[in-house]
Amino acid sequence: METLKENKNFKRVYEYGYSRASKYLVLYWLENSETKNRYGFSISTKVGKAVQRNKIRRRLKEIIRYQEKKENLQIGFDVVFIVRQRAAGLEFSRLKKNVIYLFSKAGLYKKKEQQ
RNA sequence: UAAGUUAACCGAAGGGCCGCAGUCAUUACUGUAUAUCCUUUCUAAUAUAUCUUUUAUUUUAAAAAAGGAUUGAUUUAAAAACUAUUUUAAAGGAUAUAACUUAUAUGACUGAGGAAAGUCCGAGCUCCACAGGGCAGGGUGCCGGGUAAUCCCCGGUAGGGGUGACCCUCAGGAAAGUGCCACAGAAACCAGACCGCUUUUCGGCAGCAAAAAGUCAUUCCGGGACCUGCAGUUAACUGCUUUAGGGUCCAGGCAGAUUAAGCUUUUUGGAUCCGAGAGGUAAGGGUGAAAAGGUGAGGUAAGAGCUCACCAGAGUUCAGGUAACUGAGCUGCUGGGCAAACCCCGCCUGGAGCAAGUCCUAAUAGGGGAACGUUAAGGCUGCCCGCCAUGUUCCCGGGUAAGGACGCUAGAGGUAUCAGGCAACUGGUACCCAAGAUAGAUGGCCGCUUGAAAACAGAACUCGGCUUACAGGUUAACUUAUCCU
Repeated sequence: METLKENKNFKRVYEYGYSRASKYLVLYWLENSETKNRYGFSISTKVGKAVQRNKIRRRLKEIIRYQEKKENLQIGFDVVFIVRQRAAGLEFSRLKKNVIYLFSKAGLYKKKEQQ
């Protein structure tokens, strides 16, 4: 999985991309010119200390890895997740539901007819 | 058994399926190198002919020969071309080889903490030209030891707390100097006199004392009302008693006694009293965090270490201890706190930090104008000295800040054991190597199994400490209390 690293990439997504939000997460996405999806995670210190934030980031990565493998996400997007303060201490299953909800809301899954 | 004290340690383990990072191994493909062969181009050299066969280029110059033969035909020199062979270099292709290179493939191994945290001390390492001197500044502070070093650790001393095991301490100097001590209180530092106590001087006579004179019935007398037993010092006991004794109140009388007391007046006095002044005093009162050693006795006008005894403190001598300090004797009578106020004394101390810094590759720039100027500005923490290297500053214009490697994890390392030391710690021997990323790797699921899986918390150059956070648990030694033997 490729991640967004530079600040300018994040800024580009925020400025020109689309967004959807849930109670715990905010999703931004924007088409890129590559054949892969790239993901960025933004978790502020309000959410928790280093261990907490690290754990949320790892869980999100795991969820996305699974979704890419099983559910056929559309390809060619830069996707940024912003974690809200409420998400501190959230269980894995609820986090997963949130991500799926946001992906479907954003229309990032391939349609069945196309498959 | 209960309640504690101290020290050390653990911080889940295991299984299955996916996933991440690093290292190593193996290869595929790719690349590279070498060898051989082929093709093309290029360079150079030789030959272009007498021999077996076939063929017999062009130009120029010179010389010779011949009229024979043949379609054609002499020799020499120079130049050119063609062809052939060999050779040089380059490009392409094919094949083969390889301790070569390489993953996104496959496999194996390894992969956060006791605090990784706070960044509070101390070091290593790197750069600042050298890392220099003085002053300033900063740090530190009982004594001895440990260590690379420390504000750390160990042992001891002193003071304080606890029945005790044990714990706590920011623990140099207040007779070097300066300063501060609010409020309260008379007085807060050369101590002090508010009350009190006391000596003395002056005045006074309301009171006091003495004397004299006068006067009076609230004194005496009985009566009434109400309350109560009373007397013999208490008790025992005895006596008396309701017509008594005592007390309170009321109205009346003036017969006696005026001695005494009272009252009035007068005089005198200063031991007493009142007022004022001048001293003495630090015992007592009260204030305060703190009041000039404490208690008792003597002493004194009253007091006071004024004197004595004991206690506390100070100085000094001796003894013990490396030392902090401890113990004993003697002298003399003794005045606080704050140094986390300035300060003094001893010791230590250059700055910045791995985004330190070094190397490689690629790219770009090193242009113009103005002002000042050989002592000015800059660097070496501040100032002075000393040193270094150099024009400096401003404006305009242009460019870059990209990637990779090292630093980077083998170290004041760990584990075991032996020796020295009370201990911290040191030394020897043997064995082991255990994250190293660069937007940053440890995750998810199986509501798996173990009684529950839950705390605080995520490496970023590396160590030694300290501090703070922390669910639950383990071990050892010791203390106190109760019970049993």
